[in-house]
Amino acid sequence: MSRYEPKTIEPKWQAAWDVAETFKARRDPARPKYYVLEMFPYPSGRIHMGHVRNYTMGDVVARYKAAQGFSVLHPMGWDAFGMPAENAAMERGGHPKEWTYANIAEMRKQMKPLGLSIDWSREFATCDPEYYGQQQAMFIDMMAKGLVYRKNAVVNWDPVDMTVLANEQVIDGKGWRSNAAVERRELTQWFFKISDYSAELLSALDGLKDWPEKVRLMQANWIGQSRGLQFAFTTTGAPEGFDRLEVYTTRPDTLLGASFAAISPDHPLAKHLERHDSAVEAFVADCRKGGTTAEAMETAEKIGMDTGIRVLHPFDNSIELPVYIANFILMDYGAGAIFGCPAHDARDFEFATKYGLPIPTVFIPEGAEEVTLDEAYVPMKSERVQYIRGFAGNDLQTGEDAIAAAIAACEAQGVGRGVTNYRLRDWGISRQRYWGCPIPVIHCATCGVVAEKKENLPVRLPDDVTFDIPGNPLDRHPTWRNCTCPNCGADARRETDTMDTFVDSSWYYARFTAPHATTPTIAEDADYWMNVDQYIGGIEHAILHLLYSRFFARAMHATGHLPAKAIEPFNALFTQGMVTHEIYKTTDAAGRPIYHLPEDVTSFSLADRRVTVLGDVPPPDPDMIADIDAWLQALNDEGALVEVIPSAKMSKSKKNVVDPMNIIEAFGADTARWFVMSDSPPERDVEWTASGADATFKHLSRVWALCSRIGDMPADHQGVGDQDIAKATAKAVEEVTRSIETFAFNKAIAALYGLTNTLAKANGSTLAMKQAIRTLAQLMCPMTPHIAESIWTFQGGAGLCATAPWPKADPALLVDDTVTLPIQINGKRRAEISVPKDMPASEVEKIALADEAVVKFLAGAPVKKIIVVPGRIINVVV
RNA sequence: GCGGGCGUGGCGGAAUGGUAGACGCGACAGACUCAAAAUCUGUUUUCGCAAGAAGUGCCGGUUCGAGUCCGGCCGCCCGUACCA
Repeated sequence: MSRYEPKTIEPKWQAAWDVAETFKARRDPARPKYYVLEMFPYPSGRIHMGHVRNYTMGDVVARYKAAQGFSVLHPMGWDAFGMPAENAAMERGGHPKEWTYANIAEMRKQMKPLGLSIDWSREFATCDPEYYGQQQAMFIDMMAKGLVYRKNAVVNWDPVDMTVLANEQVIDGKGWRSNAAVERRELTQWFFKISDYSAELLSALDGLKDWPEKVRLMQANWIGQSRGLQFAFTTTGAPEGFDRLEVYTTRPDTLLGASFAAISPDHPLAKHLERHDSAVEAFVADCRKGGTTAEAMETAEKIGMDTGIRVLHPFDNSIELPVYIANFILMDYGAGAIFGCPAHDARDFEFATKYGLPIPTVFIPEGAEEVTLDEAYVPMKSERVQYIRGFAGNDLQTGEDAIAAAIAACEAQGVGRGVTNYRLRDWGISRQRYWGCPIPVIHCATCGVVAEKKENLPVRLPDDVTFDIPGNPLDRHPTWRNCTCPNCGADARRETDTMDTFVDSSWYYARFTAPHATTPTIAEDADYWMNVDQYIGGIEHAILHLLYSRFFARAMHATGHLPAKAIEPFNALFTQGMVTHEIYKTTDAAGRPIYHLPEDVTSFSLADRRVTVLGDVPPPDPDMIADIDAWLQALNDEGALVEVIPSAKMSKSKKNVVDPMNIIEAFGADTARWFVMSDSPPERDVEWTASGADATFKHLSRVWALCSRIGDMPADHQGVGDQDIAKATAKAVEEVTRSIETFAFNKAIAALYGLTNTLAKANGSTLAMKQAIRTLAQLMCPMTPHIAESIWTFQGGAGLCATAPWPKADPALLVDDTVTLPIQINGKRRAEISVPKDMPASEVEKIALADEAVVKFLAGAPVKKIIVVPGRIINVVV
């Protein structure tokens, strides 16, 4: 066996898998299926280490499951619509379509050398008309089911460029190109009725046993179920038609702490006042400044304006509360109006303090005296507090009990009713942009809004568009907009909004089961392959993408495109961390930062210090430098000394990126794959280091050398320690299997290091060594499939390692006859003993107490208690 | 602001409430070499000659026993509905 040369073996095995169609997914009723899916990439043009990590994780699972006998589906596609393509067209000219498809071709070319076990015959891009046409068909089906509607919603409006901005395009409240202060403006937009499913999406979270707890919690908080009281204030001094003001509160127990009422600037009453009062108009305009993000709204200074209108307290008509318009009240939540209880709500407190409103306390800590508050007192609802202005239930009770009692009391008195509210808003899918899936509807003067006929689908994006002026090119396209009404045949106008790209990614997993079908899905295929058994992707998608997908699967079931079992499309979810790298920075003469690529700097140790310099220079001889500080200063003066900033997510702007292509070129795909799986637990960030990649390559070379050495052994060599080799191998099989099952790939790799080290030192019989290294190859195969195939074949393995059945550990080899037990005295480890594994606790106790070190430490003190945890530990309490 | 997460040697990390630091990197020492690289062997939490003591961001609690569970802080990261 020659030297380890990834460049020779990797293309060879990739070709062998291609020829054998090893990874082609086939419906096989005789075998259990396994569908593993990684979140598909956006085709930015280059793959990065994050992709390598994500897809290697999925590949480990896919290859492992295939070896276990599953019929595996492991597809790949492209999340290809979105703003970057339009930005590229604006900046560099060209067309989003050409840019996108060129990027896809380039990324596919970069991905193939990784040796991923992907069924490439199922590949598609969401910008393929064959894909988005089916999406349009489903949109029409959803319209028919009442799951789609139109309403007004606010967008970021750039008053200079006269265009809608994405949140991302709003920087510090200003448009990214025009630098003009952004305004909020209302447009009529398309919505999916995800709120119909609020309760269902919440309760079904309980069934997602193999999702991370944190993701389920985040989704539950996002859906935000709350039980509260909705009631109406009677108003005085309000315009006609506004003699009642509906408000919603989750804390009806604090009704007697009300000191004001407040309405959203978007509330109908505010809008009415705006039209008749220039001061209100000016104030509301003020409120509408700034972006639409929750963060921008919440962190904005709280401002309010007294409307002069008063409301009567429902329990005491002598109490009048002022009605404010306040910028922190959201029209989308509850009734768009609240009563303010400053004593027990942080925002209300801030507001009341600012506008000099009273702050009546409703409850105080158990056993406390009433005091003047300098901040809102907001205990957990489960905490028991003393009510001093309560009106229902006991004086001493938990918030939960008080709220329930308050709702019951209010309902009995005819003041409002208990309602369950959700924070989850309907999904606004309208985007005023070109590069997305056209919404397949037509506006007719006579018939109104009409769905396009299905036989006219796909509604294709026109190719002849330009991006030289801001805004949606579809809006100004000379002919595309003009069409005929599918209903009456009159001249009509096509909808120019396109769909949110989250729609594209909400059903691609289902499409992979029948990627070339002329309907969105095919029942038999969906029935065989769904659900996704293991979904893998970034934690940044924990809420939106996953929630939208869960909704869309339900909508697809409601419209006959998915079986009932697929309404929760992802059985198991794994959220992986990012790949990070140190940042290398120098400063130019003007003090501006300059960032450097990792390959453009050199690091070395010098007098216990780590020094990083620009360029590819050899480390200096420390003995030759008299004054290291002066030497460093000189380097710094010439701008060659590099500041090292701790690891952060790889980003082009900080240049802390490592191109996977360079790593594959230098070390091969197996090294890249092994390294991204090895160092950190997969759910955490992994730091890419050049030394780590080096070390991985050295390790794989050692495995290769070991394989070579075993190959050179005479066939009849007897050696010693075959039983130990068998035991070490069995333990590695057990450990690697368990680790892959639990996504602890870093531990699987630690076990593989262990077995390799054992074998490298072993001198067993040729037969035992060959058997052990074949098993090692199989265990490595999910991580480093190419070198595994080479070793497998060289050592006489039958067929491809990729299709060989996963090894099983003989349970008899896994148990040791004796165990070592640490002995603690008062919880501190003082000694250890070795005992047969089945020894009864009473015997173990005797031996422990007789132990020399134990006797010494006890020094005759009486033993109060002795705890023996079999096979684990002994603790002596004195 | 709100929601969620994370914090362990010089570094990445390991540890069903039961021997803290597996495995890897780096560093140091040794072997081989004229020498270097490569390779191999060993040492490596801190303090201490040792016996021993301390130690998992900080403060407190539960427990025979806490990195792990609970409460409060600090720091960093992710999401926050038009980035994907």
